[in-house]
Amino acid sequence: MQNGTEKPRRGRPPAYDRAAALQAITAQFWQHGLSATALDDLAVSTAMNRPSLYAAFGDKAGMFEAALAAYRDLAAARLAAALNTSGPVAAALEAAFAEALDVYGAGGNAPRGCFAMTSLPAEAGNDPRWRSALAVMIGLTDALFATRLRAAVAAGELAQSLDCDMLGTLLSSLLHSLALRSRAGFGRDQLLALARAGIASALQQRLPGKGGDGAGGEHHAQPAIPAGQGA
Amino acid sequence: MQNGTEKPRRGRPPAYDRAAALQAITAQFWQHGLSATALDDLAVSTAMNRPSLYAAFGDKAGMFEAALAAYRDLAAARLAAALNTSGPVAAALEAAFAEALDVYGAGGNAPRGCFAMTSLPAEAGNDPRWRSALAVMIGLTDALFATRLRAAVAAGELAQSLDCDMLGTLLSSLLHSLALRSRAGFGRDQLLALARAGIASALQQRLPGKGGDGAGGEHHAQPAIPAGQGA
DNA sequence: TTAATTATGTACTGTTTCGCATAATAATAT
DNA sequence: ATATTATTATGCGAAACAGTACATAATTAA
Repeated sequence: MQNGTEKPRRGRPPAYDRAAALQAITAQFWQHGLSATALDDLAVSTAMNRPSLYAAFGDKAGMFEAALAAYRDLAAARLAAALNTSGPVAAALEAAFAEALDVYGAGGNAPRGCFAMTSLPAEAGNDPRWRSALAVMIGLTDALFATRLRAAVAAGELAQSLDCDMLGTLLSSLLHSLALRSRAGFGRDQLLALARAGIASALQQRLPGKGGDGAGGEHHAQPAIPAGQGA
Repeated sequence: MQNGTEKPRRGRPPAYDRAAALQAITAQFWQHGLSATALDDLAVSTAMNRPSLYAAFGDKAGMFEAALAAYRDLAAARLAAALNTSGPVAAALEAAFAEALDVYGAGGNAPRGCFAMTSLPAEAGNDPRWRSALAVMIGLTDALFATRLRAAVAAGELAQSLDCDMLGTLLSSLLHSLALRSRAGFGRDQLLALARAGIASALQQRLPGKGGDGAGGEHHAQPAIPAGQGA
């Protein structure tokens, strides 16, 4: 089960699957953050014992870093894939946001948000390493959006005068807030609507208005705070 | 020195100033987060001993909550004040973002970001109380921006068909990303340029683009990852 | 002065934390 | 078989942790 292509190594074979272990580790850090996750949590959730964990990933920070790197690569790949679907830019952008919201909203009663944006900011003050990781993560999404916009400009879909870097950063910024809002418990529908509004705004399209209903003084776009039981 | 208007209470007077202590507590939680802040850190930074801390704020969670409440109220007041400066909406919005960036960027070599957006997301998975606090914080800024936009619509500055709630949420979202970017070490100039672009986009104005409009000042929008020593 | 009340200073308790040492186990190589 | 190599199991140990007793100090009330 572990890896069919490898020829058997010398000693006792590992009982764990590294990818699966990393997923379990990621889930723990995602939920509790780096500082609030105990090694016992990791040992239990991976069904590994401590020495195996240390042999596989180094120390606690190493486990976190491995989890973060895997998440970063996967998230970037999924985002890029969604952005590169054929069709108009606006649709591609919407697909990208929808894809992200799928990730952020998983976990049901305990919404996850974005692993990086959830866990890194708090730790950025404890270790410059994590601050740097946060910066890299942000720059990554900025670049992905900008690249897609440049493609749209090249395809003649958008005006050539467009500042793709700035607009990409703007869209990426929206993604950050969607991550935080997911973590806070905001509903997917509401967030997708926000994403659409952001896309429209960035592409200088007219906002779709108030959902077709009476245009008068009434407003149902309440700033609606999600479920959370009050203080 | 403590409070001139109070008539002296019964026992030994406190040696600490509650507001000053709360500021020191806030600084600690802001830098390290809730879980990574030890009670010793709080005792040292406030120059209080543990029993006094517990008498004043309850337990560690109580200290965090008190710090958060004070920050929330102060931040909301400052944001509202900046938004309500006389003048065109765009200027008021820019003033609000600039004000926020002042707060986020303080701390020099160890940029702070937004206390709430930095500390709450990680803890939101540990206690529904903090998740709810995060939602409240987000809803608060959403509402502040929306209110200002509605005032602009009422003043005839903006089209009546505008969805102020949605646009307010959009601008608030930009603020969230600015907070994260500050925490990651992005420079103030870059972030202010991003804020201007977001305002222009939200208000359906043409982005200053790569050459022309003298109104906003020119800038090159590099996606530029900040200083951080690479991984 | 004497009692009552409130805050402070020190030290403690029991738990939790991380990382590692030691020994047992399971595979390959000779 | 026997040795070698790598992983797993158990548990240790020193440090850090949150929260609290207990005695001391400073102030008001009587």
